[in-house]
Amino acid sequence: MSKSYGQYCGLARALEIVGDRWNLLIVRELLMGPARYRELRDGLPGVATNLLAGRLRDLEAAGVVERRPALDGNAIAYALTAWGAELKDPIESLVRWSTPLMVPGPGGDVFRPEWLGVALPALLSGRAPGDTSTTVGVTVDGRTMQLRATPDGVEVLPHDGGELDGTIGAEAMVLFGLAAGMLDLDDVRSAIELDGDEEAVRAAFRLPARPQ
Amino acid sequence: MSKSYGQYCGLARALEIVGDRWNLLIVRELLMGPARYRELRDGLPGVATNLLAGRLRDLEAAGVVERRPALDGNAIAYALTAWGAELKDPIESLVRWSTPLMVPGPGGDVFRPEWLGVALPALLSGRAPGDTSTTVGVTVDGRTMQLRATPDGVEVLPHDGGELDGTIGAEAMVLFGLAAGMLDLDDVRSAIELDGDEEAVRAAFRLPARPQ
DNA sequence: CCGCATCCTCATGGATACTG
DNA sequence: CAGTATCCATGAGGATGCGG
Repeated sequence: MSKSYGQYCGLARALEIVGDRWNLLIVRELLMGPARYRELRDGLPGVATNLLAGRLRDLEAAGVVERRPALDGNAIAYALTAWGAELKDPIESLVRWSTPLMVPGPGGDVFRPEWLGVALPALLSGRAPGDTSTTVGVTVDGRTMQLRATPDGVEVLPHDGGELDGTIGAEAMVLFGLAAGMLDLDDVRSAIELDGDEEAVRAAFRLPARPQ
Repeated sequence: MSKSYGQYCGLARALEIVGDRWNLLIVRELLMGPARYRELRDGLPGVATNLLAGRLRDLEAAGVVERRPALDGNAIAYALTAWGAELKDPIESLVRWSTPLMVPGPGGDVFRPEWLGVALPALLSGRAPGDTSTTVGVTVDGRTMQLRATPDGVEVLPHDGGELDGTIGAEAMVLFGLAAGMLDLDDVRSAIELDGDEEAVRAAFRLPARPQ
């Protein structure tokens, strides 16, 4: 683990556990269910194997992750402890905060549809109370994933198996923002029409222009 | 800024902006109001001056922080943009998650009463809806800070000025947990009686024992 | 003083090879 | 498959300097 901040502050102590690089992304993967080492590697493109092993050890020592026998045979599966699963809240909160960063689209970044299982509930659970239930379909490479948000919660219907590497457009993310009640239709219409023009998107989301 | 994760995922993109060391702590400081460079240094014990300057530049370029003329003369003040201020949610969420880490007490860590202005609203806003308003007094080194939580929000009455460096005990944090409805009295009573015994605290918070 | 920039040392991250 | 070992690049931490 990296050096302590030396502050008696909840945020600082939380960051000493989950603030290191990759740590929250590991938790994101485990929020979708227990996983083997290899599955984690695949869900975390770019992570060095020694780093992943080290982080899993840190998180286990901190009480966030536990290793237990996998279903099949004597292999090992990693899973969140009860306390670790409570990181769902901070993670969803960060996802909600990040929507302006998603508008420009994926660019060269990889996209995994499973991540929608974390992102979409986060966006739709931010809706104002009293809204009726909503169903949203997300199409990726011709396949559709369905998601239903009711006052009781959000249900994600997993895609129909198989490997699925695709891209999702900025318009889709704007749509999610609208569905979540985070954006106003009038504010955002010009951004959609201009299809990714950074100025318009920035204005719609009331983001200041980036200098340089 | 550190290397991109290269993932089209809200969490990953958020962490590319606020995931670097010190960044969320800088935002924490600015959540209490605009601040000068020197004030930030003082509120972030241990930060290297070149790092702080670099992080402020990163956060400004990302649209989280803006620099503007200070009230007096031609000095510079740092403040959160509207978007940056929305990090209050993720931060409060992390503070709520961190309560088990606060129970063992400050140890050798520094404590600044101003941080309570972020931590206490976070803990008390986690209360179940329908609770009536609550008033909590926090005594630090003989001085008392008052805080009132109503259904409309949480109001913090600042301490009466002057430099104030003190410590706050584990019992106080447990009390906050009770007031926030996050802990059950019966579960936690033994932890208080044993006054910091790690086993009991761990049991009360249902934390797994840390190996090694 | 305040607001940084430079320089240096050492810890951490990243990529690849290797092993039980 | 599930990691460990190794090596290099990068970033953090600390002291100091410098212009306004």
